[in-house]
Amino acid sequence: MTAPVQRHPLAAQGAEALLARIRAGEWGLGHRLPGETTLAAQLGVGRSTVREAVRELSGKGVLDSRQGVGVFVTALDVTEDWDAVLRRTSVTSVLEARIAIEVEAAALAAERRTPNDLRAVRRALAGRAVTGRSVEDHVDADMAFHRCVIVAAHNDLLIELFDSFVPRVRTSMVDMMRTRPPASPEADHAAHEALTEAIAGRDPQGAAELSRAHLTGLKEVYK
Amino acid sequence: MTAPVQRHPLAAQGAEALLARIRAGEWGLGHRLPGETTLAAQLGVGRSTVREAVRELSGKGVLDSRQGVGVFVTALDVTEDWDAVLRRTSVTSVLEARIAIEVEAAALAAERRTPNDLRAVRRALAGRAVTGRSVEDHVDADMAFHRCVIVAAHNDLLIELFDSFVPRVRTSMVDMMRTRPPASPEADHAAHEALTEAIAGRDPQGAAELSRAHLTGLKEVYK
DNA sequence: GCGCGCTAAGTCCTCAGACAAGCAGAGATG
DNA sequence: CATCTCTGCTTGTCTGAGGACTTAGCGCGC
Repeated sequence: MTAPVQRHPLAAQGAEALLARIRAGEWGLGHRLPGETTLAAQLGVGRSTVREAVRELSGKGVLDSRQGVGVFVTALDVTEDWDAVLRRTSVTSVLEARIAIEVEAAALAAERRTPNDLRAVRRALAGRAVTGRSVEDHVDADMAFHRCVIVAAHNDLLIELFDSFVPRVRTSMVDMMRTRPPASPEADHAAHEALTEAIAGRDPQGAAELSRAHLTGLKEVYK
Repeated sequence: MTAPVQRHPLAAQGAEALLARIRAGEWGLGHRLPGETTLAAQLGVGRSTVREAVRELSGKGVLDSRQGVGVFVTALDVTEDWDAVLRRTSVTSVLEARIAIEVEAAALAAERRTPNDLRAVRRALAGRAVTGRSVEDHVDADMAFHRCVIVAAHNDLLIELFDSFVPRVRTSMVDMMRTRPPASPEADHAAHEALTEAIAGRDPQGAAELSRAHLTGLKEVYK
């Protein structure tokens, strides 16, 4: 384990320490942790810091604190969060997953889109056409467009899958746009426009092919 | 809004309030939240309470605070509990998501499978051919087969996506097999055999089509 | 003009202390 | 035995004080 580039605040370190001790079996499922003051002394930090550490694990669903009683272990393990998975997967893996979801969603969107959906997609398309902005803003606008397409597919599970990992690769995509921007912004936008029109024209196969072509192109850049 | 049975501490209420405002779009992805003192005044609580609320959302992966800079939104939405999502989505939605993931994975598997992968797939195929077992065992064997195909695609993210929701619909699939069993078990098994052979023969397009045909057939049953 | 270091302001981070609120068990009381 | 009260321990909240870090702006020398 290499030293992290980013120095963790004491509260985050405390959360990691507590999680490690829980994983090691020091406190089993449903067991009570020592009091905040005790933990503070053990960890060598102030009580407020301990409280923040507990609160962080509470947000992860590992701990639950009840006033007047104590802090209890509610889960032995954190469901491996997406950040950890994404940190060790490659950009191409992410793009392949996007292909899987977005190509199917594009076809479904072409079949099921309502006039309202179409309006939203077109608005997002116009949003990502704006030039002269920061790279971050452009990436956000692009992701908003792709999300609109998936929303138009009317399948909650696909939306959930998209939301569960794509927003987390935002920084990677920003880097990607910064280091290897599209050869031709005009062609890039034309591809999105064509996808929009395929959805507007209720052409599932065309929408799927256009979506696949676009994402495969992105993937090629990284080969 | 009914009063919750459990009274929430102010910090938890604050976290909910912040999350609601994020969901409402008050602060977009990557945007900065107001300072602690400002938020404390807005929410009518002390600074430490705000800090705990932020820390809780930080544990959930929604916020990220950087010393000397501010608190930033890192995700627009908490990935809702899969159980909750799946409880209100239809079987067809699940099958559509499976189509998205498995069709793409089948094609990739045909390209990338190693001899070891192929052995695993064939073993799983033999496993699901066994007759005269309980419905549960058959469903488990079937899911194991489909998972082997995805493993052969060599993309951790796709495996993670599959694992994150497909095992949770096990009971639904058991019900499905019980109430509407496949018209012809032989044809069902032949379809899986054909998929295996397409992967063995390194035929991405064929594997994709066979996978799609199989899952679409399942979806039709529920129309 | 250009690059450099320095300063200042704003932000989060940590601590200590104080008091309030809630819970559980020991002991008193009937 | 049933019930009440009191006491000690726990978490919940607030305040004030520094400390550490980042960014932006300024002046200076080149």
